Amino acid sequence: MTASRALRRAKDVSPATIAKVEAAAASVGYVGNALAQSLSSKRTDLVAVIMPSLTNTVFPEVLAGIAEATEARGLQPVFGLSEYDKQKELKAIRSLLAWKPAAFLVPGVDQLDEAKKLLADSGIPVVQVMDLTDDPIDSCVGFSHRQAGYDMAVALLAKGVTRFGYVGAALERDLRAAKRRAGFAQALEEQGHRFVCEYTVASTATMALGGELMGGVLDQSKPVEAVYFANDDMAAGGVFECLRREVKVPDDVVIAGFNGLEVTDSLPVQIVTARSPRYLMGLTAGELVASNVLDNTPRARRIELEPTLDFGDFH
Amino acid sequence: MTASRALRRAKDVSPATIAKVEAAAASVGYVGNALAQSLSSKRTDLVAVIMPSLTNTVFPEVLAGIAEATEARGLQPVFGLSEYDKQKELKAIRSLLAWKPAAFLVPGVDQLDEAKKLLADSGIPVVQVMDLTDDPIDSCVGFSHRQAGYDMAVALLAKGVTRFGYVGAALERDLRAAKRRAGFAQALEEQGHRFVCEYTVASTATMALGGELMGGVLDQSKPVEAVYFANDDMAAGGVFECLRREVKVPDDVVIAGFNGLEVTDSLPVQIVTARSPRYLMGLTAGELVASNVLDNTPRARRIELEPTLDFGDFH
DNA sequence: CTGAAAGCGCTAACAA
DNA sequence: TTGTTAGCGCTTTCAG
Repeated sequence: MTASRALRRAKDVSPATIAKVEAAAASVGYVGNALAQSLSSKRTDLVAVIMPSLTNTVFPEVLAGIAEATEARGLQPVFGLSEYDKQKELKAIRSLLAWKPAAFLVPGVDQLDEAKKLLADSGIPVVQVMDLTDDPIDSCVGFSHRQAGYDMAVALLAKGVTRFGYVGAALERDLRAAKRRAGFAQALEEQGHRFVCEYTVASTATMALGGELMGGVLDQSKPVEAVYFANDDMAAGGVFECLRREVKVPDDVVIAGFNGLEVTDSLPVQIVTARSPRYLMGLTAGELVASNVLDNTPRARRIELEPTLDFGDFH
Repeated sequence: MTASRALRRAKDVSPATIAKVEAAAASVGYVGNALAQSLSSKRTDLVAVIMPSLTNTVFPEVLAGIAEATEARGLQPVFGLSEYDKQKELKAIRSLLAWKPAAFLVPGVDQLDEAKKLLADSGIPVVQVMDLTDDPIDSCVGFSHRQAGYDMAVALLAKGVTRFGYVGAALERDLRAAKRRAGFAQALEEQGHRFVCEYTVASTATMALGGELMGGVLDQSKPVEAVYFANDDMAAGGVFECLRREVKVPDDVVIAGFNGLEVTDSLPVQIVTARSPRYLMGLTAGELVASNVLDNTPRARRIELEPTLDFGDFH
């Protein structure tokens, strides 16, 4: 018992005893057992995190923020992948819940009802990250994707652009990209316009695919002044396609994306984009649960961050 | 006791009982306690994984492979970040070990001696991923970075290129990039050559930095036929810088990188690169520990994968 | 096929 | 300041 207290640096242990215990522990190569510690104390330092994927750079960036914030507070992230599949997400939630995490972070706000119930009933802080809703399970940290799309359209319309093409991929799975598209389309409609053409496919959004679909936009007959891409990866592919065809960006066609990725900044031409605060979202969500768990802070319902519009070379 | 067996679908339980137990569990919303299960059974399904960073796309890709392979076998990844810092790595190893994982995956082969001892003494399968050594803690899965650099130089020399520049960043921390550089330099030396100029800085390797340093190479007076970059991110930045200055790639200068990233493929000009099998490395390492743990397979000492050289537009 | 006993390694609560 | 007792929620082992 004294050893247990000494190793946890509890008070009421004499310095001499602490030293003796630590020396003994070191000499034996003692490694505590977190399973027993948690079972006995009925507390864990685990934070469960689910991400849709790791191949899209956006998610690792959010995860990095989460890991940074939680590890700084001595919490341990455990994670699972949903692969954009709500059933897999449910399974992952169920199996992570068995580890009795101190908090749970999930991507977006569109979980299955069963998953929401599971999380709500768990009694631990739950943060829905990367999107917003008025009716979170517990808390949400992010920004409105619908609004982001809407704002982009309004900004471009204000510059006099009216003939838009749209390029996207896997919108059935990437609900947030679909919301941006919907917001964009709504703004167009409100001002009496609509997409001149849309090129979307079911396969995964990649740069190569962005280039390919941009080719489609350029090949079809209706003139287009700007193309709104599902994200910057695809938009970068679109830029490369323009470079190949010697189509001038943004003079011949304006390329607009979303995220503000590193590629975007290094491109020979700066596209229009909305920079999403990915790392910051992760950091904020991580700190939120850390303070919920460690400081017993009240759970914020809704923390709204904002993407920042960047017109790049388009003036 | 019967309920416990029924939920684990152990044999020697009547179907009727199983059904009854499952119905009861569902109606109560029962969620097992993995802490107690593991403590009691002295087995966990946890796989500890350490990564240097998540902001460099390479690591999430490896992690995705690991997660894919382990989750497919019912194992649960728990992860920590080392931020390229060997001390932080040691701390992460120590705290993850307390969870009594069934296996441990660490990046590279250059852990601190103390960390190696900790892992070796743990008795669980340990896989060093992304690099090779003749003397692994237990097993290693990856390829030789030194060899990769060497091979790249030999291939380029064989094409008659002799005047090389080098661009890199953070080589004190990114040991694998440093090994590639060393292998490259060795091949040069063996054929009586050396880098005409080297531009390296301590800050993090990014596209923007690659462009900046490429500017340095182009601005200095000694002619250079090819530039070897620490990785494709920096190389892409180099390409963009050339585009900006209207320096023709590969006619005026050959750009060589490492990794075979997605950007690389979408660039308007295909650079020379060596494609590293990142996802495959993760998958292989994950499957290795899964079979070690679940099937009691003997631990492979060394699994060598190979990067594939791609000359892109350079013929 | 089902159940009773013991214990995994630790900590909370209380006693000395 | 240190030690004793009980028990966290489960599984292993053995008995019925």
